Amino acid sequence: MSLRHALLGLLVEHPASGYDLLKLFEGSLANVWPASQSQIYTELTKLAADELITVSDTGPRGRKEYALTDAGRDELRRWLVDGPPERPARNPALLRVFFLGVLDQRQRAVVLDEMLDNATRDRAALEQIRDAVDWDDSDLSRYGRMALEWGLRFTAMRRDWAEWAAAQLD
Amino acid sequence: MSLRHALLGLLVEHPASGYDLLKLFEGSLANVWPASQSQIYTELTKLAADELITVSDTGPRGRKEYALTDAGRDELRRWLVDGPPERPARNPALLRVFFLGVLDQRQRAVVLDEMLDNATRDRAALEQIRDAVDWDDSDLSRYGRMALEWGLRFTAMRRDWAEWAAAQLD
DNA sequence: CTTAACATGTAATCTGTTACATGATTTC
DNA sequence: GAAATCATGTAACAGATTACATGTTAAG
Repeated sequence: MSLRHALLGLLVEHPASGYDLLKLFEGSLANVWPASQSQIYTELTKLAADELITVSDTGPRGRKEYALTDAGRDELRRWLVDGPPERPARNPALLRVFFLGVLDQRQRAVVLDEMLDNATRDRAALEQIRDAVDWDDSDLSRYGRMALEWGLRFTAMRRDWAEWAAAQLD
Repeated sequence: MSLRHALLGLLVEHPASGYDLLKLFEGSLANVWPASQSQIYTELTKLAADELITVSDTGPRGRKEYALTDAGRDELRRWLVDGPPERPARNPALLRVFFLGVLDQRQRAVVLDEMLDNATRDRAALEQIRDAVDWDDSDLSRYGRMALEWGLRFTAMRRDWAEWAAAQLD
């Protein structure tokens, strides 16, 4: 149930509408916590019902701007400090590696090559974000950059592994 | 819907019961694709209904042994070759990093330190698997070791990042 | 005037988690 | 004979995905 917390976290700096938040999820946050439009609107309604956020303003076209309440900020802090112990994430790509034996040698190489391409493409996308974003000295900027560095290292690791694995095939 | 394919993949080498498969999921596969008992039994029933597997034998205590059908093997191959494009996975740990700004400096350090611990612990668990498993030259052994190497590199990367990030805090 | 962007919401379906529920066999 | 392990199954609920459904305003 971390979508709640992602939304609370984004509302820390300033109020925003569901639409604004959707755009943030389509942007840099897509790499960390993808969420769909329907999910966001549904969760915002629940958060408001739980009084962790409130409608702080309404604009044209039925726009509703939400702001964090004190209870919401507390809940965010609580989650940050004693969030759930991470359990290992599902990894569809690695699952494929496990069963590579049922393919022939040529197809195996194709699968690993795709993984290399994915890693390379993902890395390029992150580098593009790194270069395009106007980083300031706000908290989100500071820690967003830290998260980005994680991504850069992760994609590099995937690339290096895919190269190593392809070499292992021979 | 990769649980299906994980089950199909495990049945490639030899038939197995739901209980056998459950044990495999609790073992090495837990790091790649965690699945619960109820999920496995439910999915096996569906796979049998779809004729991708069949009940090949029955034993004491209602034991049912499943074997892969030709259609099942085909489906596995299909998935391996043109499996779904990986979309970025959710990353609860990184989500926390994003919002580190709402905590005070001491708590931030605690969060990063926990991430370092997690990475170190996960790495130790994988090293233990590497040393304990009796690796042979079967396909599952060969490609399982490849997947394990991925995990070792991943945990090393997480450890290094956590150390770097903690240093950045100052 | 038409298109793109703004803006929100609901419903159906699927996947996964947790808990409940039951019973047989082996081992100590 | 008690406990551990083997062995399967269902139900309730939570979370996520996809599709449907609707309407406004700004810009060209």
